Amino acid sequence: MTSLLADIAVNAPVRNLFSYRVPAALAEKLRVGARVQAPFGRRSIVGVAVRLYQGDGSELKELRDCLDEAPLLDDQLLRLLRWAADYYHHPFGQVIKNALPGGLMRSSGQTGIATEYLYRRINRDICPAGRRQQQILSWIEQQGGAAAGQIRAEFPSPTTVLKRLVELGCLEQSEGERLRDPFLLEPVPSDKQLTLNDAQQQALEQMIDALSARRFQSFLLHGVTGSGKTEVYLRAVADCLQQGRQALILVPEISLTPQLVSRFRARFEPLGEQIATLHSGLSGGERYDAWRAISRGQVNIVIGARSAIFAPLPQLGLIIVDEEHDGSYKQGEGFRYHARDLALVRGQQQPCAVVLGSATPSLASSYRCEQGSCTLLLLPERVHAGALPAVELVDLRTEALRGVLAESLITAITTALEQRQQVLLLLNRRGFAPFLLCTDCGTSFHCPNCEITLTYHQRRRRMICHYCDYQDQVPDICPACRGESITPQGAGTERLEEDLAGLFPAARIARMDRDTTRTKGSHQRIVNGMMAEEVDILVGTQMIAKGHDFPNVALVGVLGADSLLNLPDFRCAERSFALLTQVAGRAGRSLGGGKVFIQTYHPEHFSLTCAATHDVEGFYQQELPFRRELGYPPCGHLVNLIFSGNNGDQVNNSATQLARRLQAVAGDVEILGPSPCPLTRLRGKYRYQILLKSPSRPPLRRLLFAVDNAAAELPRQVAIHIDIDPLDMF
DNA sequence: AGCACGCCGACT
DNA sequence: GTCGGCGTGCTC
Repeated sequence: MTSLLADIAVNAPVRNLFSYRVPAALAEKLRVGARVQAPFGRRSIVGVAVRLYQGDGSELKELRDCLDEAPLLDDQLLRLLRWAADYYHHPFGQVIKNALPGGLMRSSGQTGIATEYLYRRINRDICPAGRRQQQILSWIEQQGGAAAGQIRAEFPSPTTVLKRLVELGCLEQSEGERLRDPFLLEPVPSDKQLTLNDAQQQALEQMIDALSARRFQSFLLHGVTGSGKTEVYLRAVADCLQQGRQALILVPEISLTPQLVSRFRARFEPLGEQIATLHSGLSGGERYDAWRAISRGQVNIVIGARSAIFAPLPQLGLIIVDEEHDGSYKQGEGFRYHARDLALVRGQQQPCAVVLGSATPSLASSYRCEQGSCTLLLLPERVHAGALPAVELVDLRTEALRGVLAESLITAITTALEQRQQVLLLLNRRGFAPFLLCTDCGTSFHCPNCEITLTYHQRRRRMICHYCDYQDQVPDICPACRGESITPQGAGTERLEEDLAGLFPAARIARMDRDTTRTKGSHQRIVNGMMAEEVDILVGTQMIAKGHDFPNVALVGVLGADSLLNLPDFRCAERSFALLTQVAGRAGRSLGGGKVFIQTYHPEHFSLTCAATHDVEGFYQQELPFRRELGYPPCGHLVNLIFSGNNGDQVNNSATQLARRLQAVAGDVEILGPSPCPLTRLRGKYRYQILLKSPSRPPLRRLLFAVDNAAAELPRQVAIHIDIDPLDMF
């Protein structure tokens, strides 16, 4: 006896598919790519149908329901997800869950309408005692009521305080649909059509060639900052749309690159094109709306962050990955995929053109060009002919520091301010000071969950862990020696801001880091302040190096460049070089002749000297032999196995045992470790890692199945995470 | 992941 | 004697 059967990728961390009988009532409706509700053990879970076929299903259970009239995932997308599940060795159902807008794989089966609590001030005569309660309450009152999400954006973890305020009777709590506030209500910016220079024109022609042939081809668009990459993107997208096909643009983080979104809106909205954005700032409902609009074919341009690589565009013709070197394209937890790498795969499968753009291409992409699998397109000049800035490496071994600033940098800032030019200072460490120390007895303060010191935040009068967000009051007297000499050590952006205020009392100083850009629109406010020249000095973390273009910045200073070089990671030179080159490119964009000062104890290090001379090619030539010699990417391939658990010895023993088992079947694969992770203890868990290294991928892949087998015999309290092509080893 | 089953310590 | 700890196994 034969009946209709379905293979289901279920939302559970299991590697295999599960087969079910399709009841007659669903046979008409059910399609591959649709979600289903299925009995699973004693419970009922959501899954996606990935195969329908005839067979004998007498021993199988029946599907309970089909949740979608039209499939959520088309065949093309399922194929990509299948490939990704395979490559990243991650359960198919979990991969699908990552691709779909949030909530769609939850067992409750509800679709995208998300609700949250809304709060409103009532009973004005009741006044709470706590300072934090008062703060939050008066803020809510000022806003005329607020949603939980908005409050959370303003104050860290306010849930308990809110609960207390409701209990006291001065806040009213209600539940409502989460506010949808798409940026599409904002006015369309005006477009400026720019003429292309020769290099831009040539790059565009090669892209158009691939577009019209409708073949897969990947390009690395390597253009210095200000060389007009965006205009090339715009033209290529226009060509793609003209063919009746669609374009997908990936950016590291949308909230940091509103200028790119504006340019696209300015160019294409007047032509009647709808643009959708996909990013983490979207509420569940907004994301669901966008997703459905895209899959119905109503949207021809999608701009989004990492997960937008899974946007369900049915007629995809072009994928652009802007700032392709950016590490945020790699997801660091759970399903650890790399969106740029998947873009290349999706392009190949489609087939369609893929453009990777950067001023500082990743070694991986440069290497692909060298190997001939990617076409290099060079934009060597700045569009407005502004010369690249002169970079000076300030040797801290010979030059004195005043606070955190070298004398020569202070002089340069003074000059810039006198000439009414703006200054940008990069210090890649937020807070006031990286740790507090009792200078009487040497006690310092550590996070109870992580192996790291607590960062002192003066503004908030707290010590905070930058990894798990643990917070504590700063003690007045040392808990060990009862002394009163607890002093901040080292400097973060907060302290730099304060020092500058002392050195340049007349200057208007702003700070941009995670602490000052917590709330919606605050990042944009700081950017606007810079644009309007209401700010003389902008202090910030690497955030200031990304995306925006400040035309009146004449001087850039980099402090603490060495901390980037000293990370325990083979890619730290590449990352330093990219960051320094990016931030250096911020100087003198319209004026020409900007200056950059980089303070360092290693002025001879090639990632600094190459950044100083804007020598991307030179950096590549020096870094590659080192990677080749050690078999590191892009010359070899890595897999990181991360073991974690509450009991350090148990984690260590498990890792050791597994390493021994792997050793027996390693073949060509080098097995390094186990060793403690650079952050041995993180969020209360002890962590060890085993690094697998191999000149080719197939033996690595084979070894993963041995990992599965061996892992089944480890204690359950030890979790194993597999990171394919790890970007950083934290 | 859940949710069962199963086997050992402290309670009415 | 049982209530409940969490270690182990399975889900079509």
